[in-house]
Amino acid sequence: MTTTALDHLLGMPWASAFTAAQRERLAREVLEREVPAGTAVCRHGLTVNYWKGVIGGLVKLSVEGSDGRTSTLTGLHAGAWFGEGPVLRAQPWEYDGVALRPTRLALVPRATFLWLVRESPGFNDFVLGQLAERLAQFVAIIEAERLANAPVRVVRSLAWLFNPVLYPGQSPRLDLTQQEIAYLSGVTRQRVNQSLRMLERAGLLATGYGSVEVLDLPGLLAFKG
DNA sequence: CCATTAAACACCC
DNA sequence: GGGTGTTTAATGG
Repeated sequence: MTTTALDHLLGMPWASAFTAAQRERLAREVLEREVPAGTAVCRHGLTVNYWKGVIGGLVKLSVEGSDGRTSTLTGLHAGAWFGEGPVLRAQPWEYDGVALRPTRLALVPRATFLWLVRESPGFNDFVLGQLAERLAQFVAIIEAERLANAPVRVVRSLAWLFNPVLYPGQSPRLDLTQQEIAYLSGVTRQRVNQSLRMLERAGLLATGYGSVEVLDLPGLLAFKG
């Protein structure tokens, strides 16, 4: 018994206020997609047809420079939604998304998303909050990138996965390998390892086998190396 | 020089 | 087999 894309969407806190008519239209139009590890889920320059939610798995969003080097924007795990930016702006995708693991996605057609934004005040609030949070996130990422300090980069990419606004109800423990953290933070695995050990000594998080547990989120966000 | 990284390694779940 | 922790030699500022 697996969760369907519709169940996943309707299980979101912001979906509780949807009307019967809204639920009915979503039931007709929401799609589900499975993507193997290593596959693209969205590509720079392509038309945006769906607003997308991660049901399970892990997605990395990144941008690629002309020389082929990439800069990671953020990671998305279960409960994340993305694409509202390009959908609202009626623009192509402005970044690339790759599944780091086998991943299941919920797809909401562009027109349906825009309709919900107009029709549902609760959904509108959620989208505004999500946009504001991502703005803050990217400001912090730019800052971290300029600081160019590996432990800080690891901390930032980790801390955002536990952001309570983007991921309401997220448990403090997350199943993430150090290799995946390396991909997400743009830092090599050795440095991820060193950084995690340093942070563990500082009492900010605990590491487990293929998992990390955040003990002090404000402390992590304040971490300056 | 020093720091960082890729590659290879041996352990452990 | 994959995740983890360490060592090594190569690389680049």
